Amino acid sequence: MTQKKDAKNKKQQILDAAEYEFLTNGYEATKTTQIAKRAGVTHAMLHYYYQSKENLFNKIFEDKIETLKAPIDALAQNKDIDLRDRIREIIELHFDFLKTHPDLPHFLINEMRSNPQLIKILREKVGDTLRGTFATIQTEIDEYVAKDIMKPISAFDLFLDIVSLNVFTFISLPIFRHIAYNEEKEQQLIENRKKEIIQTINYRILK
Amino acid sequence: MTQKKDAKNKKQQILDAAEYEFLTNGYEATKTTQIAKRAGVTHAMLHYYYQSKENLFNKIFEDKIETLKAPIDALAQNKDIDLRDRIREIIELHFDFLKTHPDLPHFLINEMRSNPQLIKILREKVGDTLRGTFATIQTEIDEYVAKDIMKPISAFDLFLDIVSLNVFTFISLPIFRHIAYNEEKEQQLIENRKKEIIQTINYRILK
DNA sequence: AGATTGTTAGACAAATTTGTTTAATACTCT
DNA sequence: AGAGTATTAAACAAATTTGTCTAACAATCT
Repeated sequence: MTQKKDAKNKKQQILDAAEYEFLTNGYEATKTTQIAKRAGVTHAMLHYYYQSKENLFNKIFEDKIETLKAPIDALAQNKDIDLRDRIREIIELHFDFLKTHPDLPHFLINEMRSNPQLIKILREKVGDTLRGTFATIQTEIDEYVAKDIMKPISAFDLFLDIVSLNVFTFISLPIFRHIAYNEEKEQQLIENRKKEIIQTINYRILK
Repeated sequence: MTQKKDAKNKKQQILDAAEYEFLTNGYEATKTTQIAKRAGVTHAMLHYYYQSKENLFNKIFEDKIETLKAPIDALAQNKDIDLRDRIREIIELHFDFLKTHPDLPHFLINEMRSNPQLIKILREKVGDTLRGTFATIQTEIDEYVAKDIMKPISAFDLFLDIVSLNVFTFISLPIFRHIAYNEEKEQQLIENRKKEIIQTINYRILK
């Protein structure tokens, strides 16, 4: 039952290779032969462990949904910090999360677009948490607005503003990458965007 | 040489079908047989007119780049209106453009990601215009900033803020669509986003 | 040592996909 | 009427892709 030999067992290697291929190329453009090649195993092994391409993809997709849950759960936990500081923290957390997972948004959006069934899966996994968080934050916002220290905004709009600005930074990066001439400059460009996004949201909500 | 029969000649029908299929499913997931089926012609006709799938795709891609040039050129023409009003106009123009072409951003981003050669083509077609426009607008911004009627911002950041917010509205629409229960509510949701985006940018730049 | 599991290499089948070709027919123009 | 173009239907080839299967060997466990 247990794996033998080297720590990095073949089953995991296949999963890692599949993750790379699916996230880089999407479902359709990914070939199982290429996954096997990247994993350094024979093509037969892939089917031995994961039966089908679709099954292997679903494993990756579900794993990526789990990955996405982390920042959403972080959003949900109501820390005892001034809302305005917390929003700034959330932006930074989400932005840094994307820095670690730059291909994730495009992967999810792309696959959900070509297979709407996957949208349902996402909603089942994070829908409730998200709705609850929106409700909580909306209450907080309204309190701050009543105290005249915040501009009115719906939690949904605020969420979408932040996600739009953060996600699009990384979705559009392949297109704007050439503006930065080396890795260091690119990191600088990314950090500049982060500051700009925080500033934009702050101007949007602070009075 | 000329086409005969009905106005909607087969050659054009194939192009239309290809546009639909490529924009909806992307290059890899699109099958030439499906294009032929949608166009209502035999599979042989597709190759008769367009030789190969790749050739047909390139036609569509270049056509979509041309489509994208419209709002970029609109951005370039320096109308004699107060910058602050012009920015608002640009946001609305771009947003409404996306309403008419909701699949365009995802299509371009997706295909450029899987084929970086296409990024070069985009840059060749719109790079110069965009750089020039950025320079012009930056000068204007700086004047307004000097007069203390605008907050400082780089033209590039402003551009990216607007594009991020506008584009992500439509990229994420398939995921958030269920929030609206019918077509009317969906249009309402979209119009609300438009207002929110204008507001956000205004707070970001106006003093 | 024997049983079980992991692994390879390779052959193979079935389906799909792209692209070509041919023969026949219809339409359009001069 | 005849030439040329548009179009269909269908057969076909070649390549790719997914998936199965088998025979052999290696590693591990009991």
